[in-house]
Amino acid sequence: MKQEGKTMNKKRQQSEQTKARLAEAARSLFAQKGFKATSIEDIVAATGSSKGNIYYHFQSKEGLFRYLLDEWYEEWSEQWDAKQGNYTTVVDKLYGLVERLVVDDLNHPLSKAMDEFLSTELESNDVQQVVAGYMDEHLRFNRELLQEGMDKGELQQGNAEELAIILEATLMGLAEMAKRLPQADALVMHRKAIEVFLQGTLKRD
Amino acid sequence: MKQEGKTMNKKRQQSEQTKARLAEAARSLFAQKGFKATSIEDIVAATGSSKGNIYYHFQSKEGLFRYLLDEWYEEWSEQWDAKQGNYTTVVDKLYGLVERLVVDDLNHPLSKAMDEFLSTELESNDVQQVVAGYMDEHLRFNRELLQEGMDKGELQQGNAEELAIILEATLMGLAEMAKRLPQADALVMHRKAIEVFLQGTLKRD
DNA sequence: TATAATACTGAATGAACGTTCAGTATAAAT
DNA sequence: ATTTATACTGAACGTTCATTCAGTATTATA
Repeated sequence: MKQEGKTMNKKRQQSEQTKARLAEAARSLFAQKGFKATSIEDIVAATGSSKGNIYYHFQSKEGLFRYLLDEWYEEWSEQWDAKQGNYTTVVDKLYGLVERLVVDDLNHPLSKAMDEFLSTELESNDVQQVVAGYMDEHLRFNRELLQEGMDKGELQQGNAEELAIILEATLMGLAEMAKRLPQADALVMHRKAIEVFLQGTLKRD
Repeated sequence: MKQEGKTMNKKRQQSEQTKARLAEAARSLFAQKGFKATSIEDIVAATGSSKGNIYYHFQSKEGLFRYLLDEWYEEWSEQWDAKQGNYTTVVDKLYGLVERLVVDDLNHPLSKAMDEFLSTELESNDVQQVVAGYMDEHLRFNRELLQEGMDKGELQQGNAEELAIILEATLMGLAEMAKRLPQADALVMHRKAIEVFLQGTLKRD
């Protein structure tokens, strides 16, 4: 038998369904229990599949988790691109950004599991590079946005790179804080933070 | 034999020395390898003591780590109180605060291990409460500082509570970022962040 | 010196868990 | 109908690791 690329329909279809079913159960479990606390056995119990089958579809527990993160990122990018056109001024974009962060990211089921995964499971892995990649993208986005604001005359001229870092830090920290605050306040705090970022707190005379 | 409170000198002294030796080795190992990656066996190997002895002096691995965190906190408080008198204006205090954060906390050996510990080992524990306690203290400190600034007329009147959260978030996020940035820039970025917190970024006319 | 409390030892326990692999079932190709 | 690639099973493996405990050593008390 030769490899036929895409056909052999029925089997491949079932296989993909199975993979999706495994991924879905895993996502749910990782979201509930976290990465480490979710065992392969848990996924077996939730799906009725077998251990071996999980390792057939994914290379390892980490591979499975990475697969879920990739799925998330794709979905995230789509949503981002969709909302891009709605804002004109940089100030609007900043407020739009934090809204998106609170609504989409903060409540995402994998959010906590990812934090845990990154803070424990990275040693010899390339995960650190992945994080750095995400962060670079964020910083690049922030920098371009702030530069746009400076060019348009909305913002003061300044070091866009440094400000991008400060903005990213504020948003990261805020996301962390928001986990421990009453849910309803998260968006308010994020908006307020943008306000401070724009206006400052110093008294003017 | 009855309990004699504090006497029975020689034995108690040796015991406390042993405990300190165990704690010191553990601190070093946790700092190097992290919480999970440091095994009791590692501490045994580093001290020449026995497993049982560690459990004699500390209740558990977690108990040992908590002991180290408590030590850290005491030392931290002392240093804080010592530096308090040097600043007069709130602006100075804010810059003094970030300096202290970068110099003392950011490079503290247990800093990473604590992050890891908090993000994984908290489930049925009271650790979450401990964190909340630390954070409450930070927020209270920030709030009082900002309120002082408002009262003195240095800062705009506003919601000190919200601003305290935003300041804390910024500093938390910045600490996180600083781990991935060239070391030398950490302090610069922190100072710049305070500048933005005070001045904002918006163009004025 | 006898006794009792404290300090310490380290082999044994036991549970958790990711991963492997020899083998079976199913569907596709010849 | 036969062969072959793909999909799946689950018992077994191997390792790691925190924790326990029965026993020994050391020092303080009576």
